[in-house]
Amino acid sequence: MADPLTRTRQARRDDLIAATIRVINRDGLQAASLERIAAEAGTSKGTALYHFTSKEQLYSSVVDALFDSGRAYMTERVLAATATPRHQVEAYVESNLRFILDNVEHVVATQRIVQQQTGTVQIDDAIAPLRSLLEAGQQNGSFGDFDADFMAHSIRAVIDAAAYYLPEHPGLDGDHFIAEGVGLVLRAIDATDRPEARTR
Amino acid sequence: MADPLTRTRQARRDDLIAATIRVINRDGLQAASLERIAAEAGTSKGTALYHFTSKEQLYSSVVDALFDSGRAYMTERVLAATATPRHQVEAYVESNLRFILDNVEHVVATQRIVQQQTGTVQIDDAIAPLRSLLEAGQQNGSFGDFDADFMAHSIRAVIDAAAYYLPEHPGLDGDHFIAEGVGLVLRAIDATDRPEARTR
Amino acid sequence: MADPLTRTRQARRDDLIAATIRVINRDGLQAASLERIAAEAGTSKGTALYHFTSKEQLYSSVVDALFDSGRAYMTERVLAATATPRHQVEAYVESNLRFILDNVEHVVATQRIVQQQTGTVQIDDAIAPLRSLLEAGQQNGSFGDFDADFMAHSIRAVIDAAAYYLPEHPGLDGDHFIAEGVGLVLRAIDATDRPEARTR
Amino acid sequence: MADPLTRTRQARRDDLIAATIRVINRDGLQAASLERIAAEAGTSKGTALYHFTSKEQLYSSVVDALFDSGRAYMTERVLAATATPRHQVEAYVESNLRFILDNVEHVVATQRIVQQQTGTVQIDDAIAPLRSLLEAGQQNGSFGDFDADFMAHSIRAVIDAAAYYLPEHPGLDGDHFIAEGVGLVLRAIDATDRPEARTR
DNA sequence: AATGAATGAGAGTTCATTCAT
DNA sequence: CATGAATGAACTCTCATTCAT
Repeated sequence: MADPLTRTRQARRDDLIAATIRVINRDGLQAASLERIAAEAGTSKGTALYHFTSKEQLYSSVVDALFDSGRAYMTERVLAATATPRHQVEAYVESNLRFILDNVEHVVATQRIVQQQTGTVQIDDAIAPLRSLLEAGQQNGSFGDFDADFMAHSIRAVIDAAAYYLPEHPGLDGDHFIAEGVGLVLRAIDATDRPEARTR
Repeated sequence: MADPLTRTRQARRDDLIAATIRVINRDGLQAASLERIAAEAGTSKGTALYHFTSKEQLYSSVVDALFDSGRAYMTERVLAATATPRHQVEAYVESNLRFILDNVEHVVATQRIVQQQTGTVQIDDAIAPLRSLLEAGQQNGSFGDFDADFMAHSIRAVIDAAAYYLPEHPGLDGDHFIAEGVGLVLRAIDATDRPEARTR
Repeated sequence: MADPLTRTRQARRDDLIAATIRVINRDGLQAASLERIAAEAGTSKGTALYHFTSKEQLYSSVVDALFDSGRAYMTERVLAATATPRHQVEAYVESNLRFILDNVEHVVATQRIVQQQTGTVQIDDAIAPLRSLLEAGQQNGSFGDFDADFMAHSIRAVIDAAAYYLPEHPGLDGDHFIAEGVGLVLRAIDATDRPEARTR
Repeated sequence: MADPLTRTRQARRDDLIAATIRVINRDGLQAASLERIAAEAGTSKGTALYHFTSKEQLYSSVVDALFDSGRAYMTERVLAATATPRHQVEAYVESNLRFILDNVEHVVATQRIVQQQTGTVQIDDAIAPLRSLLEAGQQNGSFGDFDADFMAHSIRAVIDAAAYYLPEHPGLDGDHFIAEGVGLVLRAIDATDRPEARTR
């Protein structure tokens, strides 16, 4: 009653979302026609549009599904971190990279979809909280004197690039990968001339 | 004979390349049909294909034109730098960012084109030289103990993201922008000789 | 047994017919998809086809429902008229216009449906009785010397056009509207016994 | 130079317009898909859209072509008539019916197209001039005391219905047909009790 | 050297209809 | 009785490409 989506309906939607992710990763965004996606999901174009109204809505669902689970995953971990900006940034980067590690294909598909859209609108939503953390650390004295907005964009660039990095390095150790990303970011933001800022 | 391209021919090609860049930046890659590009160049679809054989070749020309001038610009400056890895990386990042600053639209158009293509083939060409510099610096002892391949990808991600950053920040001071990018990279790679830097 | 249609069944059919009329009037014939009609009736496409087998049959029901009640309404009034052709034509036009006045939406929907169908088959059914009345009046000497078939079509055209006229003139007085229509027709058919009437 | 349309282009456009008219008359509006129209014109869907941008524009061209020539034809004849409202209305109806007689298929196709469109917008354009003539004749005293707006709509209904009447009566004599239509209208509008109004 | 014209493959979308439940 | 789900045929439209001139 509280759930407007039938079990079957939700299942088909999930099938189609998964198929979309698979096709985009395997064949590229350009080759991801509704017909191909539907075939990958073992159904027809008509059925796909019965469940999603439009291709755009299917893509939105792919994106939203990722953002919803990603936000939940990261928020939990960032809030669990000791409430210093440095620990929070560390938790932010680490949880984001681990989430990517666990959802590479979904992340890559989402990035391809979002890139295609002209407006980089929602990216700003991703920038703001990170920039806040950085500014807090600067007022705190634990971070260096960088341009927080530029830094936030750069950190996001490093994290997002990691999704493309993974499929090209199949045997890569996940923890190593995460440690490298976290280390890079922390070195880039840490106050360099105040060693006491670093010891907790 | 040494010049297979008539002057007119080359001029038309340049017109079309410039038009392509303009259309992609203004209307997005998806809207960049041959017809629209040709209209922007003040000519017709037929003529565009007379000069370029295929749309793919037109796009390749856009990409190649950027890579050729970019490579020339950067190589000169990296070679002019003092022959320490650190100075060279600094010159690499600085010259790349300055080149982007001077050619934003061309860079953005190129990135959109390359992103669309499934194979991230030529990216590896851009990674190799940078990774070499980083490895040299590590053997040198002037850089920290990071994964050079991952770092090379991350530095490229930061630089490439800068091209998207610029159009969104119109009043931005170019030298500030470059200094921020260079600073970020140098902090990320420098030997810290302070092992306690990582809290984890 | 004498009543093959359950009361519920008949009620649902009426609901759907009413919904069809509403949708066609509000959104136009082209927008009248089964889905929209079903939604308007508060049910589903599947149910609509359960009650009507095909969309064509639903449309036929809309048309038939109108023709049945219209025929009943008019026949009664024509038969009640004094049995002169002139009084009968007058009763025909008047009752038809009054019926339209009382059932504008249903009439408009029906016309849209019938127009769409290639064959103007049933229109002839509507022409024949009117033509008979006209011919009777001509033999009678009370009508002029016009082409009865053409006149019958023209009178029907005037009456049918009235249905479209009404929605565009919301405040219109019904009796005035009917009087105008009746007057027009009577003047057109009456024996003029003034041969100079035509200047040509 | 003054003509933006090539001879070939105009020829193809005319072919397609003619094909559209033929298909609508033969198979009905619903069956008039772009593919069928193109096939009828001996070309392909792609070519049809190369010349017309959209199906809607093709239809508009069909409609406009008729209105342009019809307006020219009728205006000439109405202006040539003696400048009494009665002669002008007579010329209006006669020229319109003769135009229909000479262009039945084009007229029918146009009516089907216009009917399909929800808004009966341009119909009002057709009503206004006729209503003006009628009002002039009423002030003049040569016409009876009818509702001029309603009468204008009714006359148009009679004329428009004539287009559908013709194909159903193949052997019909044109002049008889026109005389019937003109006679009907004149009887409907003439002042009945002032015989002097009729003699010039 | 240039281009108007033509084309066909493929895209997303709509919709009446079938069917299992 | 009712309907959610599925489907396939048909539709309009876009676009890179070919070709005659």
